[in-house]
Amino acid sequence: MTKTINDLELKEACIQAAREVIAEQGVEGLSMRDVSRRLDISHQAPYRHFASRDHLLAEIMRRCFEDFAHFLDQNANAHAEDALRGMGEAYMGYASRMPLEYRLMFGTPWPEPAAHPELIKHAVHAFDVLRQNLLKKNDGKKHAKKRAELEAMFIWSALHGLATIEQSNVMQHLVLSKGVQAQSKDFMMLMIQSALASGTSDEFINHAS
Amino acid sequence: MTKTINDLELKEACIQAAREVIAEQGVEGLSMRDVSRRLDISHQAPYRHFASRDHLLAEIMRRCFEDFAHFLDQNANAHAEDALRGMGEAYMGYASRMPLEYRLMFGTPWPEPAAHPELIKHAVHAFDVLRQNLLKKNDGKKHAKKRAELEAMFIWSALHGLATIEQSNVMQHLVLSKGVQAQSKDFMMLMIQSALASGTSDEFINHAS
DNA sequence: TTTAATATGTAGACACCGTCAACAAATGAA
DNA sequence: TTCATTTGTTGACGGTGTCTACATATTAAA
Repeated sequence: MTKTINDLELKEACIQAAREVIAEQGVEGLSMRDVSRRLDISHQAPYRHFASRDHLLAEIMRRCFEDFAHFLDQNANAHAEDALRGMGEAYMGYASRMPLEYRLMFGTPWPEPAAHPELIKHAVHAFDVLRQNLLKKNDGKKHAKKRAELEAMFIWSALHGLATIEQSNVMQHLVLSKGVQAQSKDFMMLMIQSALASGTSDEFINHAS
Repeated sequence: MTKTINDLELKEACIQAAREVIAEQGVEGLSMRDVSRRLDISHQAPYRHFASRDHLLAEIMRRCFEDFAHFLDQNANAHAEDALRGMGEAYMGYASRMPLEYRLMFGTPWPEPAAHPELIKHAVHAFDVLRQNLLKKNDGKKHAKKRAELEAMFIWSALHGLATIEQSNVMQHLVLSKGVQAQSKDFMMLMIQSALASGTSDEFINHAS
């Protein structure tokens, strides 16, 4: 029994050490040997628990997506009166408070999807939180499913785009007017809401089908 | 004189070879030694023209931004009747036709900005094409500059977000309704236009100042 | 034109990296 | 107790970026 416990301990320790490395040096700086060194084990020990560096990375990404989806779920339900707004705030909040995790999930070239089905599953779940919310909002309307998905893609694109741009520090170099950087999130949220409230979705759906 | 020409030739050859590597194996696969091997020169020769791998990468990125800004300029002016729509199409078109270049510009961790001012300059210029266009559109209105910048950030976020998502191949795993993937770009463009046409910008600007 | 300096390319070394293979020790089942 | 499986160690191989030392070629000065 102690065996199993130790297994888990070392495996967990590897993951934790790897996350520390990522936090300190970014994903690119993550090396198996560095992980081993931190845990004072041989450079091959982690390979007993992870087939390759990619597998270790995939496991960490999987957990990030798990946390992320859970976080979105909670916050969407918390602001029940305006779930969508709540989710938008939650999304951007997560991205800015956990920049390394966000970058890991969405800014890192994914490992071979086929080899890491669990990663995909959790990533899709994060999107589904948004999709389900919009589906509920469009309940009863014609082509509600397709409509919800188009709207979800739009919202996700805008949120994800701004989140990535903010993290890349490009805005610093843009010499924007005072307040633009701070207000761009709120402004974008309003623009999204006004686009959703307009009849554009109806028109598009009717025209497309 | 032949010396200078040869210099340029080797420097250019390095850049071209590096772009080939990137095209074949992605940015991560770029190695100085690979470049040298392709040109049949010693593994140290490129270092006479680029201080480091990062400097070579920065030069390539700089050129991509240069091309990109030029491309946006042209296409925005081509569709003079609706410059914004033209730019949106151009932006997404570039991203989907030149995925590696796009990923290089916006998906690669930038090298130390201070060490590569030229990179920043050209990156900012790409944003300015959008900013200037919106400034023209808002000519005469109150707080036209700030307004244009907020709108530019919103549009850029949405375009950039969708472009990145499309390139990441995540959508494949989302199991979307038929047509959603193909139509999400057009749908987004309409949503943006409707958001711009609504009075949201005015309200926000008046309220914020 | 000869000479000195500078620019450019080469060769070797170093410290990293991921990971394969061979081995040792520990654990569990028979 | 024996034997197989799991887990960890050690060493090696080929790859990387880049520092140093050296050789050569080109240019400028004398």
